[in-house]
Amino acid sequence: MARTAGSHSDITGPRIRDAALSLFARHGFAAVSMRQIAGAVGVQAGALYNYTPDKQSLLFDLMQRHMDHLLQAWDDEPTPATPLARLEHFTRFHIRYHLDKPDEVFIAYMELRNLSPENFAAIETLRRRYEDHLEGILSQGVRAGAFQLADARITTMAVIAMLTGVNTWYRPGGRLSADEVATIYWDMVRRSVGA
Amino acid sequence: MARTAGSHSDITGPRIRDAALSLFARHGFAAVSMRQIAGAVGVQAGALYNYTPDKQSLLFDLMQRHMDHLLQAWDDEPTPATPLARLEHFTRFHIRYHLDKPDEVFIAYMELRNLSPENFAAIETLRRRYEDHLEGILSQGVRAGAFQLADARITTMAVIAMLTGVNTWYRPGGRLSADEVATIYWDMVRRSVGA
DNA sequence: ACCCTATCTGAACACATGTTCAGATAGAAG
DNA sequence: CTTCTATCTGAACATGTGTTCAGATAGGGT
Repeated sequence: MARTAGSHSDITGPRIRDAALSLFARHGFAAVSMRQIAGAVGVQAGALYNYTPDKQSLLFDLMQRHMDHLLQAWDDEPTPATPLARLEHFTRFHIRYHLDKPDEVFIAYMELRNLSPENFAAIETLRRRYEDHLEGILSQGVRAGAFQLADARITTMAVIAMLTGVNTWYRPGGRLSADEVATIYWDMVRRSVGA
Repeated sequence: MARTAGSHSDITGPRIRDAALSLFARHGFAAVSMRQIAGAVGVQAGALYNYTPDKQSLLFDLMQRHMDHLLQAWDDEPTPATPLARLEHFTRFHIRYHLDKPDEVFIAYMELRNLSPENFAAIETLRRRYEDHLEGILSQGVRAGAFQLADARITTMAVIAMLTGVNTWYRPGGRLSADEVATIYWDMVRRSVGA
């Protein structure tokens, strides 16, 4: 073992992100040292600086990749015809995607305060863009008479909080499958928007 | 100023907790040093150890006080007659209480991973006790035929996540008052449990 | 007026932190 | 086989960390 030098840029880069992701998720950004990340990759701490200018940029990179990937994944989804079908599609997509990437989701919600103001603003913009997809579905549904709700923006925040909350308790191999959970949540979402 | 010694145990203690609470909420437990907390109180770092055996116990103390106070506050609330009225009461209580203590709530949700296993288990027990109050209301309502829902436990988690989510976006002085927000959320909760 | 003791200071301890960089090294290119 | 350069090591830097403790100090009790 102990590959000590050579060209591994395209291998070490992802491995650093993977290690940082899992360590940040488990212990928190501030509680994880660059030496711990390096140790998980099997490299010295100095080597990390071939891949990130500093620790904060590493965190930002992880968050930005997550948000970009999430937005891209949603863009790649089909668009059902009716507001009701669109809302169901969003609900199931959100739960499936978030259960698939618990570490990314955890970090993106918990480590915002460790971002510099500019980096924070950038992530918030992406998050807002994602929320707006749901708000758009709700607004369309209200105009079409399919939904009855007091405030599209507040309903958006409430629904997303409810759906993302699945990550706090769901564990694979538990009493219910991810699909069964999604069906139960869809039932609640559907009723809460007055459909 | 610069009181340098003397008997201030009953004044310094709360001031340390207040400073720690606000600093932990703003920057995170791991990112805040004992010297920062001491500085906010106007005291040297060593003096903190007259009030806590170590940093971790300080965090645990804050969390435990929060959960104890929350459970006590709910116990002090009246118990309406019907399941529907009880659920509305819980919804409004939860939002009001959580909007009143944003720092405590934030820490209790975000800093769990910085607790030792025993301390974590203790807080989780208290949290579960609080959740069980809501689950009890839902189960009673189902038995009484007032609610229609697939799974009382999952509905409990969904409702609590939705309600607690208010803290992520609500700011005093915004578009809506806390009472108006609570009314909108109560509408969603009521419909999502099939009442 | 005096002492007593709870409270706080200030310095020290051993170790961890993020980051830098000269020099070693290994794989690719010729 | 030689050269080149991207990649990594290992040590160093300045600063910060939680925690301890002998000694100073101030307010309360007598």
